[in-house]
Amino acid sequence: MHGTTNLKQLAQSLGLSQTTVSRALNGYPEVKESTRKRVRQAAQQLNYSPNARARGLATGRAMAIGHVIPSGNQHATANPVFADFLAGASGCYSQHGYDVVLTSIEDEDEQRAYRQIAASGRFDGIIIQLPRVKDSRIPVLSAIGIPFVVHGRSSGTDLNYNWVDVNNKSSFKDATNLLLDLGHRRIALLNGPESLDFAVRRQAGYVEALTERGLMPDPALIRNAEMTEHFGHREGRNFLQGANPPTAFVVSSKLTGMGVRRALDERGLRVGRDVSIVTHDDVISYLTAPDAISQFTATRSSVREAGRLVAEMLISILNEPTRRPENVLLKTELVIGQSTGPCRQPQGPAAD
Amino acid sequence: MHGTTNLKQLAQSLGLSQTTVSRALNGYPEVKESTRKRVRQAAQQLNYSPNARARGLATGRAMAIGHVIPSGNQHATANPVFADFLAGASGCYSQHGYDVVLTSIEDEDEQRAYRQIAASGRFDGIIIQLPRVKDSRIPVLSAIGIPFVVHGRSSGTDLNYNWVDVNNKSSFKDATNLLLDLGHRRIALLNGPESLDFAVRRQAGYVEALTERGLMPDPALIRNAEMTEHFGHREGRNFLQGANPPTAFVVSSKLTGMGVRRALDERGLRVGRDVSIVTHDDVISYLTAPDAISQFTATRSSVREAGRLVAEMLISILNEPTRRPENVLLKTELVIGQSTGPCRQPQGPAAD
DNA sequence: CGAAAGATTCAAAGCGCTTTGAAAACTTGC
DNA sequence: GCAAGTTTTCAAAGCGCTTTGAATCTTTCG
Repeated sequence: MHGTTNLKQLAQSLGLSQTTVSRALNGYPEVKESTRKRVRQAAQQLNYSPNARARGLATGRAMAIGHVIPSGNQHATANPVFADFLAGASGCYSQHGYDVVLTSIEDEDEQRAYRQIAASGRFDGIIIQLPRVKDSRIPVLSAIGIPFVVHGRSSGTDLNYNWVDVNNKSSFKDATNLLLDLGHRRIALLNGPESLDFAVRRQAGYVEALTERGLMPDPALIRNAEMTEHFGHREGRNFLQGANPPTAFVVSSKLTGMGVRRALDERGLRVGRDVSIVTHDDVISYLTAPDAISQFTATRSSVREAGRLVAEMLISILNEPTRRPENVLLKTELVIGQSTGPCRQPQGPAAD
Repeated sequence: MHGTTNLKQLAQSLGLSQTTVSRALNGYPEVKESTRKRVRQAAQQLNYSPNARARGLATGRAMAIGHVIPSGNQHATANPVFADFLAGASGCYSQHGYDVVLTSIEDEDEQRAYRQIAASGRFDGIIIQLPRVKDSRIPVLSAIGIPFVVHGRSSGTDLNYNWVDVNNKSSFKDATNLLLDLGHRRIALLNGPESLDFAVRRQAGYVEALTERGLMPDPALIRNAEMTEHFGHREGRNFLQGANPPTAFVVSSKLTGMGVRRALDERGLRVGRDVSIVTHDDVISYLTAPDAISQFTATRSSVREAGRLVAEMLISILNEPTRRPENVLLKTELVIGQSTGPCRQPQGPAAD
């Protein structure tokens, strides 16, 4: 039924032992060149290709990387940022012959679930995304001893682990400072879910910029939620309808920024003139155009690139398990686009 | 080093045979209930969990589904539509204990690559996305005999295969008719890459609506490209800057529709009043709000739901390999939103 | 030419699990 | 009390590959 040839059959048909055939195909030196050629040819002819499971069992390597999604966070898969990250990572994986496995785990007994994953031997290493503050996964995985790399960092752990992150705090400080320099004083922050570490760092940067100028951050100007377009639209509208609306927004994702823009459009306000927006731009391929002048003023850092780096880091760990944990901090670039301009509103009494 | 307990050790520690322990854990009836309990407890205690590779080798099932991405189409991974589709599918997979494996293949020798995948035994079945017209993968996979389900259809094949698709043609016909009913005559079509089957069908629907009213479709009004925001913005601008611009757009993706909207905003045109837009809406979770009135008039169909259906179909095939190929045609819903309105431009001389 | 060295090849064990066919341990029924 | 039947357990084979340690075949050289 299955036209699948296995090693035994291939060896038999060649009149050689499995050992020799296996070695011939895997490039071992102790096999005569002429034999190797003959074996290769026969393999081609008989459409032989090795069974990955059996090989994995024998070698102890799965040639697969796990991207583990906590089941409570299933929707994260749908995040376009996730998609771009994955695109970056999988390019690197496939170059090295690794597959990417998406698997979701029940978060009831996280520790147990991760142990299970490790024992199952399905993955050689795993990637952790969207770390929370004091993320429990980091100590758990460290204890288990399975190689892992975190996209982002987790504050409040003094463990030394592998991560690739962006300078969230300083880039949001820069963004806020830019707006302050333009004369804005009431600046709203539309941020990701507050349990996530990056959101905490971003808020810290925003707060620091304000306080350094002697301004009290107003909690009423801060919103946290999943960074959808809807979130930007809804909160943008809420803010603009309210009394004493902000004159500028710092926004954690481009999609959310687009929502804010839509809310402005609906009220006939012009972005960059009436209200300013600075957004974080992950350079999502379906979202960020290669335009000369960018639509949004933004702190820019390619999440696809981050994916590539994470993947590379993991693979080099797999190849050299004794190396010490490595950290990469990517710097965002502050790109001036069309969404920022000087504050035109009269300054509130609280300012300066 | 690895705290990994295996079956042998577990059996030994219990003073039982591997057979019994294996059966106890896998719920076979021929094991005494008291024994089963004892085994379960010990397994828990020793943190035993079976090695997936070994089990796969023994059972012949990988408990994994492959989503194969042709390397020439790597960027498809980054498509938010892909992400949502995957989110829908993986929910179903994880319920049934399957993993999702993303793997990319060189498209030089497609046939060979797919045979290899089949032989490798890494997947129990695979999912095909973004089929082209007369897509070669369909006959190849049919010949190999590995279970697969296509998201979409491929025109020009009379093979009978499993697919889940949306009624692209009729829904784009409806969309176009809606605009025609509103008095629009110059209607642009911003469509996906023309090699893709769904784009062909959508164009067919658009053309059919026009010709049924005696209108000649104008090739100059049709554009094909990757459905990014940028594409919508660029072409929207180009059209509006040109002579005799269209008064309405039919657009293949919401993101592209948002690009068109931006182009209109820049020219001070109001969507729905000055220019109408009907878009296809895949109900991407990060993009489509649960608003009462939708931003765009759209042909709506949840791609996440499609993902779920594809996954379910594949799994039921795996459980019952002899069943005949199944087809599911999802119907889009035409949702009237804020982006359409009567044509206000003077009718061109060619009209009516 | 024959021993030593080097180049090739091989048989068999092992990776950790499932599953077959047989054995052991209990129950019945007469 | 024992044959027949039922329940429970087991030893061993096998999934398809890699890898170890030994065997065979060639070559080299005194």
